Amino acid sequence: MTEQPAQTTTAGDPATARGEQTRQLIRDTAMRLFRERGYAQTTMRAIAQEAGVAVGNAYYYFGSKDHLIQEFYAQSQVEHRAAAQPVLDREEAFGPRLAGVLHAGIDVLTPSHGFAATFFKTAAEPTSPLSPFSAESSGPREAAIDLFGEVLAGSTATVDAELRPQLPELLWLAYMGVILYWVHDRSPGQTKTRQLIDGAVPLIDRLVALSRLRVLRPVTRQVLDLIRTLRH
Amino acid sequence: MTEQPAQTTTAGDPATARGEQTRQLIRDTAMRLFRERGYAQTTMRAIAQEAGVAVGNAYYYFGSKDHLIQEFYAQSQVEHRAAAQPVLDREEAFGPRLAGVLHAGIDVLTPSHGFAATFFKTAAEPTSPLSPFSAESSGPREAAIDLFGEVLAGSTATVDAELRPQLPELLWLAYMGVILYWVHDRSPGQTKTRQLIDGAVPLIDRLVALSRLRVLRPVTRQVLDLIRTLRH
DNA sequence: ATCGGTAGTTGAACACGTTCAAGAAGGGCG
DNA sequence: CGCCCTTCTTGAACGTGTTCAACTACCGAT
Repeated sequence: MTEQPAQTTTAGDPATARGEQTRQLIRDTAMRLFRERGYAQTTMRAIAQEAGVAVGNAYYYFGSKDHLIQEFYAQSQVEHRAAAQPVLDREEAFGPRLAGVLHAGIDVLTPSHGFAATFFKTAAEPTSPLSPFSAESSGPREAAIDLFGEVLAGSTATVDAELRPQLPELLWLAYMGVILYWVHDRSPGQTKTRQLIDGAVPLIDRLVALSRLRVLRPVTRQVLDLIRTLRH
Repeated sequence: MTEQPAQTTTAGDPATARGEQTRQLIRDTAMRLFRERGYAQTTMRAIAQEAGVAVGNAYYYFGSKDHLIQEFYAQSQVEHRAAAQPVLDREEAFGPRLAGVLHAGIDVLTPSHGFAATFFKTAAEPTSPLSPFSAESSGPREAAIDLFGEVLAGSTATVDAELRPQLPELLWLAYMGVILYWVHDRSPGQTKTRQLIDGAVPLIDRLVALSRLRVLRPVTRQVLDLIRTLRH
């Protein structure tokens, strides 16, 4: 949560442009206010004032208020990856690995449930750069898909050869579904989302195992063909 | 598309309050401008001006710009129901009935794809009254679920006794998934969405049929239990 | 040291959704 | 006819996200 350079761990990074400091200041201030007041209640003027810069300056670094959310995405993704590491180290079976990684994702998001819910709507807009399917989000998205690739690769599970290459993206899609449910989840502590994970993972596990059965091959093939058709 | 009283077909309806005429004028003007210019590009001032009323007057009838969308929902639902009728009359098998009704839904929405996509984001916000899961949307939602109930009831399909009561809502949920895909579908004429329907319906059909098999009973039960848990 | 150009910064101004105090219109009742 | 109360209507005003022309700070080249 505290600032922590992601890539180069050298103290000063002279490679970056002058305004990098200002950029981070604005970003951190915005994140803090979002958490404190919620997204809609945080005005660009308030962010600028708290950060001690002019309104226009925030727009120099972030094209819009929505673009500040993308920072939140990227940050969450990094935290998710870190929180998933112990699970990937510890678990070997596919089911527990998947469940652990999904729970880790919700763990990371939980402190932000209040305000995350209000802006996830922007992510749902297809034309928005914030959509998890958009080109602008391809970085975090691919990182997330890779994470589910690790869930699979490190596991002892035996998967249908045709399904295997598609599975990481499908698992990511399932994770998006979990998040969609989580956003709407008003149960205290979002316990229902936890139940969803614990209930759905065994089903997915069983489904993946069944995909290898000779009798179900046609169905597996049919599903995969459909998915390939629908992807562009 | 042209104005057409839905319920009472008597000429004058004196039962309604004085401003009903104004309400419809504003509503129709808004729908027209939404289609012509898109949602974001249509300002409340423009709606008011085109309708020949003051801005505040629009807010007397519709709590917000978003609330005008709900009118669009309701209208679309009615049109969907009407478009589905021939299918329900014609088809007897479950698969064709379901496919026909899903296609009918997309048929109705297709002319609005351009602007519908831009406002479906509002529907994704959990706190919004526009969410298909919200209390305010319960009317159209239940009407839609009923429609899928008819798909099932009128069909020759034999369904697992435990699954049957849950199935209409599950089919509606699948329909929401189709719409979510449709919103993001940028293929010309949204042909991919048509492929999704044609590809997914046989799978659903087969899945429903399989649910009766003794071997799969535990899985069916497991899925239904999970769903019951997650519903509130 | 001076110049020139890029990067960074400013805040007033704009258009929008929304609110609200004020008023107009209508109709029932004496 | 005059009164009152509800329903309806108005448009100026507010706060918001966003833009942009002007300005400043910095740095390499002359």
